[in-house]
Amino acid sequence: MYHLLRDHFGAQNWWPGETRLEVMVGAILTQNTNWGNVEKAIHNLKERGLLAIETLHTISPEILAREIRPAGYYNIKAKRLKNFVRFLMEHYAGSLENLDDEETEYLREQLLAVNGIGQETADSILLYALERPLFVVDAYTHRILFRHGMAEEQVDYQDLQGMFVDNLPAEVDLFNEFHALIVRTGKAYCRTSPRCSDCPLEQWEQPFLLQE
DNA sequence: CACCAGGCAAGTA
DNA sequence: TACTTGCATGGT
Repeated sequence: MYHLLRDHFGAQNWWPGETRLEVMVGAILTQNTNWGNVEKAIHNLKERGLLAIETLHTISPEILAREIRPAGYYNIKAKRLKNFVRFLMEHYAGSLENLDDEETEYLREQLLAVNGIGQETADSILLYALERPLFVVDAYTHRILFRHGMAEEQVDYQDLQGMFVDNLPAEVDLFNEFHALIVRTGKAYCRTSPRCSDCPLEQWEQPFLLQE
């Protein structure tokens, strides 16, 4: 699947972020939101000089909400960003170097304990900001695997993630690019119709299929 | 006009 | 556990 998508779409070169903090902030802001809108919000934060852990920790949620307005859900996301940076301040002295010292499994649990960070956001932070070999599952992953007969509709996050991490080498670059390619594929195919005739995955000789 | 976008948590039964 | 709802802007 990876090579078919890679050959069809080319390298996606994610994540579009200049710093680890920017990637982490983007992971929260992009929850159920178009990435273009997130870029506008991050641009505002940079322009105002707010894209720093201590600053985000200090400013009021109202000010923060105003700046991230284009990303949508701005009140709840302002709280989520502040929950996250408070977590960094209280547990890691506001240092991403300290955060990066933790074991991946423990770190994932810690991130999930932050209100506003769910499994996809935690894994996005771990893979794209901290370069841990975890596969990020999203709505496209579910839809594409379901539509191509590889997963039950009611499959949960962990089972979907296991299909990737249990069957592929634990390489950061591979998981990075594969998730990006799945997002790219989901935007183009498997949207309204059950299957798409010109989807690159139609040519894939599937190693297994679920029963009808 | 309707629908979608790189989710998550809180409420209900 | 399983299901529903609120959150909100901006592009197509």
